[in-house]
Amino acid sequence: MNYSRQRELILKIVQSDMSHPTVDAVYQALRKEIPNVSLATVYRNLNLLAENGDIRKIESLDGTAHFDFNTGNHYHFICINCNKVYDIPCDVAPDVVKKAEELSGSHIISHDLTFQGICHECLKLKKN
Amino acid sequence: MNYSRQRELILKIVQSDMSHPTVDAVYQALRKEIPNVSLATVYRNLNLLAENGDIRKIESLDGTAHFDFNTGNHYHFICINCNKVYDIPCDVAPDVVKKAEELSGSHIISHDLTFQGICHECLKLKKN
DNA sequence: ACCAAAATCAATAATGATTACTATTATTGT
DNA sequence: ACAATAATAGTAATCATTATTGATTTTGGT
Repeated sequence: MNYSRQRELILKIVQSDMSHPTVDAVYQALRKEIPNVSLATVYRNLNLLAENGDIRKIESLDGTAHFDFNTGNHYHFICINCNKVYDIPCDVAPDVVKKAEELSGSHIISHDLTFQGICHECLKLKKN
Repeated sequence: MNYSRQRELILKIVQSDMSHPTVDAVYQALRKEIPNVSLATVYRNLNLLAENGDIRKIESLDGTAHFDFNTGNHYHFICINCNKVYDIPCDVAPDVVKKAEELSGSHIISHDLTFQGICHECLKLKKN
């Protein structure tokens, strides 16, 4: 992995962006370095990097994918007002996989916990 | 709400289907009663019924929406082998909203917890 | 019962995100 | 350096969903 200039840059862009960027945000950032890069390249490499475990893919409710350099176990909060994505630590739901496996009899490979609501920034603005 | 034949049938179809049907599955079922029904009608009414709280919309990872007649608080497990959707009771993650609100300072309106893995049916088949 | 206003419909076009395809270019092992 | 392999740019195609439009149905008031 990671032997093309495009792929290396895409990984670096995601890893230096705390804002859980969308495909298009990565594309716009990459175009500053490689102006004629193809959008298909961005899609292909983001998905490859996610499959490879270098980054994580987040599916949000509006039907667009976001990408997260933090591959550790944690959850997300998406503000329905400003669309920003925040991290939520995994200890809000301790032992959730073990409990779900016991109840369902299944083998759980992954899970996603996503909250929607109004973030504290937007709450402040609404009070004014 | 619910004064058109189409809308009533759509609600009935979802309410009598335990399998968390997709838009297309509802469309196919509805066509048996109203052969010339429009797909747009199914989309519009499923979304209206979900907004109204009569049914619940589930966004799955493959980019298609599923609909659930059970509007009570519960979670979902999706088998990556057979794509079936199973229910998981909400007590796998007690107080998760309260904890997440405290940690994030936000106002949480909704949350989704979805597990992916191999269901117990497919596990049985693989052992043979 | 009648009629105007509002809601809903069918049919289809448009949209937006994503994936597939193809010919070309870059990278790798020998 | 050279052949084999992989990745790319550019573009077309796909798929789920939403918007549009003009016709039809339902509703609420008289």
